[in-house]
Amino acid sequence: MRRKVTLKQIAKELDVSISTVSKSLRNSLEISEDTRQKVQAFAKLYNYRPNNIALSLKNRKSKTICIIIPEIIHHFFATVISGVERIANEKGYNVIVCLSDESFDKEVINMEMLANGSIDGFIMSLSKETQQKRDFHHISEVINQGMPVVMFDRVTNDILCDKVIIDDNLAAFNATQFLIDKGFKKIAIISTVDYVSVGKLRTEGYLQALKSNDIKIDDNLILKIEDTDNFESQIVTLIENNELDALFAVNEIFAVTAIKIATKLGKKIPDDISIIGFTDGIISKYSSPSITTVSQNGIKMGEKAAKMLLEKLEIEDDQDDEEYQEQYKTEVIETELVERESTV
Amino acid sequence: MRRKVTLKQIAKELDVSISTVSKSLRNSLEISEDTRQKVQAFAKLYNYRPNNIALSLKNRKSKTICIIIPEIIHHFFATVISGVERIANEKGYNVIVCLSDESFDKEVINMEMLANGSIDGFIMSLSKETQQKRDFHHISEVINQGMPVVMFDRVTNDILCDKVIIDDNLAAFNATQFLIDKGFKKIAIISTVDYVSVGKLRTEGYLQALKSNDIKIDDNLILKIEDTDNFESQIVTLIENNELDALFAVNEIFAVTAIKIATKLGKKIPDDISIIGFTDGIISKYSSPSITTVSQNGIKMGEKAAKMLLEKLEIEDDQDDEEYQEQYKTEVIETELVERESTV
DNA sequence: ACAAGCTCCGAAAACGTTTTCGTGTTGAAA
DNA sequence: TTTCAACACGAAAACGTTTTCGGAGCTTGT
Repeated sequence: MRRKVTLKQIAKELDVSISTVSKSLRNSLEISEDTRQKVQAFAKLYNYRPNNIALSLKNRKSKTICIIIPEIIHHFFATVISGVERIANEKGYNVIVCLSDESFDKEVINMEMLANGSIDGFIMSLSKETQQKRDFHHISEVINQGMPVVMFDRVTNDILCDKVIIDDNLAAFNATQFLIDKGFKKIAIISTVDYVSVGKLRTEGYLQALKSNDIKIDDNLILKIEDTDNFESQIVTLIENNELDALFAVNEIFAVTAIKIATKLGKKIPDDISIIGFTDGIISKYSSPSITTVSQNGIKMGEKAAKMLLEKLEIEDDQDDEEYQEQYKTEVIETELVERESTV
Repeated sequence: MRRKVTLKQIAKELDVSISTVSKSLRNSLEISEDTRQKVQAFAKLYNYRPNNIALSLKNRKSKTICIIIPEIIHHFFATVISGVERIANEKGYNVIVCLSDESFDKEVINMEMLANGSIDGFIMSLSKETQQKRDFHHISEVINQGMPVVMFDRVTNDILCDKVIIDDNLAAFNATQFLIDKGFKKIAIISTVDYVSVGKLRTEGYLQALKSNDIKIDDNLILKIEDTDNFESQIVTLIENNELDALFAVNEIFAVTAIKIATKLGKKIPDDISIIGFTDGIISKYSSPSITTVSQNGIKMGEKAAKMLLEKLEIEDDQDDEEYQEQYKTEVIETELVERESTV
């Protein structure tokens, strides 16, 4: 077990100075061809690699970014990570993944731990609890320290920074309109409670679609689920008590659960009820029937977010002038309705 | 935008030495109550946090571990990450997630990039390509440098290190036996090509179960899929050309695809064909019918792997004596057959 | 009054780099 | 022979910590 070799050891071994070794390895013309070759050969032999931590300290940047997500189990977030990873790796950056588990405290702890030199920037999607508390001081804190932050999917207007989102409102509007165009009137929605930003927006899109088609809004058809652990009974009630034509669910789980429950209650999907979900993940694809859904391209979101963050980092490098005026952008990723078997 | 404050700045501001500041903040008795309070107040005011990179350099450890997985989209790997994260965070460690995308080169690059001080240890599952090439030099390399590695799920005997696996062979045996006990004789298997370690083991378990029940092995019932992009037609052939009683799939995708194809071919699941899958993920749970499956607890695997790695790291801390004899363990995580609707 | 022992603090090394700025040695030009 | 540039290299600072060691100033006991 030989420990990693350092410049100092090479220098000692070859009886030259550390500077000479460093310069030789970077092929500086300051050093004679002769010495350079000798050093390089020796370094290769001992498989020398510069210590990343030392470099980070010296350069005051770690070439590492952090992505904080509420849940890795959600396929959508996994795809975002995958997109971030690809772009980051391309540019020589590493990615630290942190899970907030939908907890405000974990989000804060993670950010505080990493914001002290460990990483160069954040990409994040807010936890439910954070959205509920509306407490974003930990985020403005790091931004104030000059660390770039890009938010995606679950964002907030209370923080000024780059953002990558989809137009949740419009996507929900379009999905609902799609159902209306099929001639359906009694269209239910299974959504989340309003403090989840995307849930709220999607509900609004649904309502707007109904309104602009002069369909009366029936509160019995609007189900807002708080506790994702035990919501089946609410869906049972919704389907049993209303003669639904169609149903719009704001995520995959709600959609597939609705399908299962409806089927069990003797409804045929899509003949009796058409169902549209949100997020084109594993479930929508492999469910029986497969689910018509609003596809939000997680990979693209991740890539875009990473690109925006890295751009900020590179700019910072170039112009160290402090008076640089910040420009924040919000990128909207296109969504698309993927038609499958759960709609007529 | 105020930059992060350092010990040096505080020292200058308060007109004391850096040492005094450092000691004050760590509440050293060497420093007078008076000075300590003054320094601490000032530090708090300016929200001082020690620079992680500097600490890493000094302590020669980063309190960061890396997990390398072939694919984050796979639910199983996502759950493993989640387990690793939990344990690591508990102990104050950060987790870097790297994706090999089943590519040997990406695996090597990732390891080489991070093995130079950035992280303290690896948790990894081999990429397909690595398993195919049987080239593990990058792994033995880091191990030789004294960096602990824990492998999970897709492991190899060619490397000596801690491992966390399930008994793939036994699990497959039991699943097959379960089908045999139902009275089935014509039991097919949809597996992967043999160089994927777990695929091979599961196939062997299937074969052993048949043998020990004196059921003749029919090569037509054994499908080994190489290309996961386009394998549906092979499954169609398998089901069309054989009057199957039952089917054992070595992963979720194969299982759910088989269900869809069989249903389309007019077979009722489970009445005509019973199907068992492997990995208790999202798909198995939400498929219609839901899938009976061998549950390999990813969270538990992740937790176990993280515990083993951190234990090694803590030991290293304590006894710096070089002559410490390495002890490698292989932990086997229990699997369990989760009965659902796809079997009679 | 003087050694001994505290109390409180600072200098400096160390972790592993990169880079700036010398400096000594050559060889050639004057 | 002197002068100067070119060449080859080394010392040292810097990044931000922690920690060891030494020392100045004071109190205490004899």
